[in-house]
Amino acid sequence: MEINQPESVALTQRQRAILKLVVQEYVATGRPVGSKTLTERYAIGVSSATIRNEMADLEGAGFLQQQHTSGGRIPTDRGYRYYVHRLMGAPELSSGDQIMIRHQFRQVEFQLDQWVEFAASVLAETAGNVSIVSAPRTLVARMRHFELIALQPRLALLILVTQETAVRQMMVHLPEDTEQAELSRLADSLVAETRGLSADEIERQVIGATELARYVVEQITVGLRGLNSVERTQIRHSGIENILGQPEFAGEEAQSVLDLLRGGSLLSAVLPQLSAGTDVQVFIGDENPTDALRRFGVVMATYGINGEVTGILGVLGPTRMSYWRSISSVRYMARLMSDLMEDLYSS
Amino acid sequence: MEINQPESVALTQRQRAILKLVVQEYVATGRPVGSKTLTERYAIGVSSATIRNEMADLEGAGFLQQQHTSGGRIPTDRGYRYYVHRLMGAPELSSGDQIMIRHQFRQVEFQLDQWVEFAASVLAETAGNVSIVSAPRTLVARMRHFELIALQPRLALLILVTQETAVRQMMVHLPEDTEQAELSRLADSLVAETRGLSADEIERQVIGATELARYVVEQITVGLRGLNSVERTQIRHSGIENILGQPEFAGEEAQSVLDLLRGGSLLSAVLPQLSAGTDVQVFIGDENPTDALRRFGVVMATYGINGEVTGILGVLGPTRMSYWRSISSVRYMARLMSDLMEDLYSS
DNA sequence: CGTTAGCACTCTCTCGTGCAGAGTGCTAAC
DNA sequence: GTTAGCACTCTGCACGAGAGAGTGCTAACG
Repeated sequence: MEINQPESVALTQRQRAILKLVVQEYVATGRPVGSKTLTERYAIGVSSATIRNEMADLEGAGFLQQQHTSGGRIPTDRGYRYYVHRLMGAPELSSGDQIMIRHQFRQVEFQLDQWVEFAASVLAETAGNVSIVSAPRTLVARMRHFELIALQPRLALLILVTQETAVRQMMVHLPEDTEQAELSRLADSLVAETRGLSADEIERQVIGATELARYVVEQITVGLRGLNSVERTQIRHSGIENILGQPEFAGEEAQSVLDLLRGGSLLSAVLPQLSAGTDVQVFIGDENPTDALRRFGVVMATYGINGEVTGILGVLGPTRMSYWRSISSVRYMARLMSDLMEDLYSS
Repeated sequence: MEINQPESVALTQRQRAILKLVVQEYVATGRPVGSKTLTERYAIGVSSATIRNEMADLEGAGFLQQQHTSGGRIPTDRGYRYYVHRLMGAPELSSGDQIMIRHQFRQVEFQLDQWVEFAASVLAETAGNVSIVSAPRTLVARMRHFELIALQPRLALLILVTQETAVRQMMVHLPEDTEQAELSRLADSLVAETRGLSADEIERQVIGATELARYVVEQITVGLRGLNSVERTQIRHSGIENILGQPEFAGEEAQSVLDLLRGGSLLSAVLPQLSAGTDVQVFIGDENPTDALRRFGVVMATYGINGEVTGILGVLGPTRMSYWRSISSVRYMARLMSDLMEDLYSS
């Protein structure tokens, strides 16, 4: 995966082993881990006193921290990062999980518009965290068809269908009272003229004969552009319950999580850092751009077809989360979604 | 509003006053209320001892209950019910709130598909609870237009647009390899044939000439029917944070709320009891059909145009919630949504 | 006869205390 | 370099005392 901050400090073999154990133990139990528990639970060749010395070194180097003078140690953000980049090993979902997920997707194959939601819930389940999935969006939307439906004398519903199978409906105010029959005539002729064109091309090539026609053309370009805009991208999330159960988000913290998810503000926070096409990217604690995410770990990836259609997906959890599970899940889901897009659009 | 269970027991004027105060005080503070607090905080003409006697009577009659031998009293479900039906007064949103809400809706007028979501968030806000809003659905969907888009040799995307401006997209497996050109030809002729017809009418009148045509016609009827089915109705909710902050749902209870909201299982629980067209309906505690709702109060209403298009909306909160606020909010939102539907469809 | 003052009682909540458990740093010995 | 031992610190939990709030009952009052 993406190495965000290469860790250049040299640790001894034993220090790395201890750091690894501390991370794993803390992720598993949620309680600070001390030298004694380590020697008791794992067969390390050395005594607790030695571990203590090593831990003190690790703390000095910024990989571990103590919350209280005598309460065991927990990893710092830096410690997690080192673990993820150097110690964790290659995350790969078990083939059992892979098969199960693929199987589930086979079953909902017929409802394209439910894929995003479904992906979110599967991802939340397998990663054991909150998941976020954006709908795939095409870089350039091209007109396939549109309908104009008269609602009131000066109000109509415009339904756009693009080549890329996206659908959008929007209400448009009309400059003058117009009958359905006239709207239909106009739509018929304009559909023929605009078919297969992008917003830019329509703007250049298609000039409406009447005021009404010009207005509709303008609305169409607005609608097509809107389909590409980040703001309109549909975002689904799932699995809040996974995070709410955890002790670190018992009371007020729950609020901040919900605030993050609402209105997709999370996406806009993370998006700037995401580079398309690369592998899974991990942001741990203070690596995150916004303060609100300071206590979280974020694992994100993009999916889609190179240069044509892209979406993002990922999970959000406490910094104390199983990065292995999250990364492997996100990576697999991104591959799966990319495959699905490929199947759909590469004809 | 709908009187679910007429309360026939006669209470004295003073008992009713006391019950009203207990409910209001408990709703406001969340702590059991005792006789002394009542005399201290409100100017009742009698002493705490008298209140105690009356409270004992109210407890005997099943309107109040004690959690612990000496910890003040809280209303029973029956107490809440009596309060809502007899003591509360007519709930009507302040005209300031009304204007504010209407104003907000003016601003999003152009995104029909966002109304439901928007209504949910406004309702959650004004009622201070979790809100649920279903998309309006028409009783009988009539075909306006459809598109067939070839994705793979034997897989196509079917996009349905109904007279009622609903849009649905679904993937269909084709019985044989088919080119886009052929699909377009087929769609053109079938659109002309099916325009304005319901699923039933299409089934009766339209007979496809080829196997492919017959298959497409069948899928169209399935799609049209699906638009009416309760299961596919889009449900939006909002405002979980309102309920999560409250003490009664601190830890594990939060889970049950989330479970309820997920997958719309809440709707199917409440729906059977809802009768369309009537005013706001209130279900308090044990009036609810499912055990999961036993600790909640539910305030629901239907909206729409008589016999043509209907949806439901409502709020969900702890039994200790402000019924006045919830009922007035739900009632107003139902009226507002009905007006909006009227504006849209009655042309 | 309804109302009220007074009293004994109960229960919760909070705060301090004390103690077990876990962990640490340091020193001295191996 | 590693380990055993020790004194020390801090958390968490149980326990008990006391304040606060509320109750039911009884006896007195108009």
